[in-house]
This record gives sequence, structure tokens and C-alpha cells, in this order.
Amino acid sequence: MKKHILTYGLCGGVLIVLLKLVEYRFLVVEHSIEIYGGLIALLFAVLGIWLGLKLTKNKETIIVREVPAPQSFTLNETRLRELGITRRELEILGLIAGGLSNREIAEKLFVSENTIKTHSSRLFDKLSARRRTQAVQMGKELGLIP
Amino acid sequence: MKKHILTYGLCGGVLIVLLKLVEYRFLVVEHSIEIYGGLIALLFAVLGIWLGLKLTKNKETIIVREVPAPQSFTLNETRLRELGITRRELEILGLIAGGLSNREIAEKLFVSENTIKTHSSRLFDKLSARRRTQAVQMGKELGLIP
DNA sequence: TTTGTCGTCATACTTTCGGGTGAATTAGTT
DNA sequence: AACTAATTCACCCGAAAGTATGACGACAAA
Repeated sequence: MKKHILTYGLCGGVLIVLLKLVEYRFLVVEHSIEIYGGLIALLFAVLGIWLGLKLTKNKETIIVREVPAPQSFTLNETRLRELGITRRELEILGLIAGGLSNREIAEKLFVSENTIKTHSSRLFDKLSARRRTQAVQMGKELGLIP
Repeated sequence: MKKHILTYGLCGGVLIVLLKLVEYRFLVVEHSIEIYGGLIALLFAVLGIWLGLKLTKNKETIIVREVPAPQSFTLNETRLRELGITRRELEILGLIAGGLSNREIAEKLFVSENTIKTHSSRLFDKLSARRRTQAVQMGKELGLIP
């Protein structure tokens, strides 16, 4: 803003000098004062318009629109290490969240049901959960599962 | 827009007349030509600025900023009726998803644990779920719970 | 008034879950 | 080679969850 005003002033100064030259060399001697005034009027009008445009250049209307969240899930590896949860345990947490029973998980992973029990037990310990539903809840809160 | 230009022109005309009067009565006779030029410059500059402002008055830059909406959940009432799930059952589904046990839910709602069992049983039937984790999963998919 | 839905509760039984303990195997590190 | 972490598996027991069935009262609709 200050820059514009400064520029405006400089242009004015230059113009004055220019006018002086014009005045003494051609116009006043050869033509009428109307031309002189008209020139000044024209130039300053143009400058004024330019300044006006500059002054209003930054009129912006910001519209904030909410778009549906793009479902970007990124695993919170830090928390994983903090809690000491292993890959296998995380995998099982995901399957539990998927609504599978221990037996189904065991079949899916080709291991015994007891193994799944061991994993989930340790998982619950690390998550401070007592039930699988609670574990799912915490897992979501901690950013371990989507 | 045209109105503005017209006004501008009229102002200019009035000014010319005014200047003529000023010219012949005071200024040119008594003062130097610089005052005359300065006056014209000032007036036209003001007019120019005014016109510039008018011209750009409606030129607003509209910036649309898209912001991810923070999980706006709306209950799917239609599906609720389709499945014949009652308010109470939905309430219990929510608490199950929150990781509560049947006993905890019973205490929270001041009813017996058997009641919760009955409700959840019927709920699982309607959701075609065999386990509470599965019910939670389906509930989320069907838009019954956040 | 009858009918139907909803919410409540109970009893009995089966299945699943979760806790505790111990241990073998594998893979990676020092 | 020794050590550690991760994974695997087993057995037992109690708690929680789920199934099946029946019942009762409130309340609204037909």
C-alpha cells in the first residue's frame, strides 16, 4: 500500500517536471491553456484510476467448504513401539476388529486357536483392555487400525 | 458501469465550466499557471481514484478453500427401519462398540444383565452377527454408529 | 377389546473369551 | 555361541458372551 502511494508520488513528480518542459518549450507558447489542462487531467485521471485499482486489488472473499474426509489412514508406528505391540499382534487386532472369532482367526492364519489366545492376551495387556471390543476401541483411538 | 462513466463525464464537464470561470476571474489573471494545473491534477486524480474504486468494486477474488470435514456422522434411519432395530437396541449397540461388557451396560442403564443379553441377542439376529465385535463392524458399515 | 410391538426379566445351557503358566521353535543381535 | 524377541502351542479354569424359551406389563393401533 505504501509502495503504491510512493510510486504515485514519484509519478506525480516526474509528471510535474515533464509538464514544466512541455510548458516552456511547446504548449504555452504555441497552444492554448486548455490543452495543457486537458493533458494534466488525462494523466492524473489515469494515475488515479490505476491507484484505485491497486487499492482494491486485495479484495478477496474466502469461502471455506467442507469436503468428506478422504479416509487416509496411516499407521501410528511410534505408538506401536511405545506400547511394544508386535506385527503379529497388530495383525490379530485388525482381524478382531473385523469381527472374527479366535477360531476363525486361527483358521485364517493357519495357526492354533491357543496361539491366537496368547497373542490377544498379550495385546490386551499392552492396550490395557479387558475385552476385545475394548481393544478395538483403543486401537482406533490410538491410530493402530482404521 | 455505464452509469459510473456517465457520472464521470458529467463531473468532468462541470469541472471544465468551473475551471473556465476560475481561469478568467481569478487564477490566470492573478496567479501562476502552476496553481491552475495543480488544481486540475488534484481533482482529476480524486475522480480517477473514485472511478477506479467503482470499477473494481465488484471484482472480488473468490477463494474456495476445501477443508476435510471432521467425521460428520448422520444416523441411517432408513436402514434402521429396514432391519427393524429399535432405539433401545441401537443404544446398546453403541455401548457395545464403546467396549463395555454386558454387565457394565446393565449397570449404566439400570436394568438387569439378562435384559441386555436379550437385547443384544435380538440385535445380533437383525444384524446377522454372531459376535459383538461383528455387530460393531456391521453397525459401522451400515451407518448405525459412528 | 384384541393385537402387536417394545422393553423388561428369568432360567438353563453352550460356546467363546480371557487369565495364568509353561515351554518349544525361529530369527535376529551382540 | 549366547542372548533376546517374537511366534508358536498346550492345558486349565473361571468369567463373559451368546442361544433358546418363556413370561409379564405398558402402550399404541386396529
